[in-house]
Amino acid sequence: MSIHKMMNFETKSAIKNALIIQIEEVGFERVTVKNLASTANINRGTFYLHYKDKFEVMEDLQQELLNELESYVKHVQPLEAFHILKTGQLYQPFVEVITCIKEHATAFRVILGEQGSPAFSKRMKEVFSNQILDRLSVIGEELQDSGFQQYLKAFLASAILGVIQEWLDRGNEDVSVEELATIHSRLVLFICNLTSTQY
Amino acid sequence: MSIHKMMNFETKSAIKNALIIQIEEVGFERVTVKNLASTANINRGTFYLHYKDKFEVMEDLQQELLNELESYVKHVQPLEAFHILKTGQLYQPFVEVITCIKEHATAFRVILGEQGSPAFSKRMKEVFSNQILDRLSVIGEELQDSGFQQYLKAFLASAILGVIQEWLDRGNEDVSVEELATIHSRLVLFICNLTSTQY
DNA sequence: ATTAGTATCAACACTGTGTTCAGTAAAGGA
DNA sequence: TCCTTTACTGAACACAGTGTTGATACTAAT
Repeated sequence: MSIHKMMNFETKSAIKNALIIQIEEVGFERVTVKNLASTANINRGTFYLHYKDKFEVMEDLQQELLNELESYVKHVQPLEAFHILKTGQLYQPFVEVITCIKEHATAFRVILGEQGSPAFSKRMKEVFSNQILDRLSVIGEELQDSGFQQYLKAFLASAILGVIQEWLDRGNEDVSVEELATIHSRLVLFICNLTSTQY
Repeated sequence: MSIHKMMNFETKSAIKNALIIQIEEVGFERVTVKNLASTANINRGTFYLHYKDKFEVMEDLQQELLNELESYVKHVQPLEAFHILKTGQLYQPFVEVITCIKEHATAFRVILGEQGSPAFSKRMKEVFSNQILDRLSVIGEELQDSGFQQYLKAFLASAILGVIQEWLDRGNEDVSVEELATIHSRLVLFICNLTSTQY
């Protein structure tokens, strides 16, 4: 019926796309290989030529999203960001991170959502923590004990992700990428101010 | 072999306990009714006398934990807390919330964890948001637009939960209940100060 | 002694899994 | 053009777990 013989790459993409659709419909828990195959318009046997099970598809999809996210988060220079934010301007690398998330909004929303994967939010927090907060914490290093710093990092990484999740859940339309960046800036600025002056 | 004929209540408890054990071992995804029954030392048929499927057990367990959590969170009076924290003292209702979580540490850690349920963290955040933040936001009401407030709530609820998760993941032994309450206080005080004075 | 409540055990059809194997259709190099 | 490779199909298989049913048994309260 359809134009068969896709390339290896296209089929894998179709399966990952089918996973997003199926999670949204029935939740990851209830997704079956059978459903995945029929949603992707491939034979069930073909599925097993590419993936071991639905968990491997999820892992592949998450890794794809995290890699792209990380490539943008990397460009955030905490100290530079801090100075630009203080002047009330938008810090561009931050806007690009949010743009990246908006481009894959459905995937992020679904996987982070109630029907998604409990591991993904932890992995996203790790990206923020490793790429931003580890470099930012230098500011208050002499002033704070390392125990407190661990919790400060957990606090901030969760907070940043929480705001993104709220935005995704609200359909990411009421607030533009620039507005969300502004909201983040206002919130983060609160903390940056304090970690460098108080305690 | 064992002393059979438990009460309805005891069997349900045994099943819920088996769920926690099984999630930790294989992850909620891979938990089966068969495993649950054998872990709880009951017949598989008996399981169906109490629950429809593993999802219903999870729902029951989550509701149980959330109800208890909420009963403690209710006693937190944000304004009162704010004044006590400013003096450097511990706010007792807050300590009791953390004690409640410590008492069910395994359950909270496992369900919030990577192998747990993606919906639970959202529900916990809602408890914090509804019971604490909704009453706290009155402070800055005239000063902030409601859009920003929504995101501030998401920011804080996620941050609070993030710190608790970090604590649970670290085995909740390195830091005592009182120390965690202090850490929370220091972090929350940052924000409270700002929401009531700045902007 | 009867009854209600709780649990056991075995059997059932059913759905989804993971694998295998024979077959097909297109792309492209010799 | 022939031939090999690559990518997929379709049918079959044994196997795991599901959800239900019907017969049975123990225990406690009335």
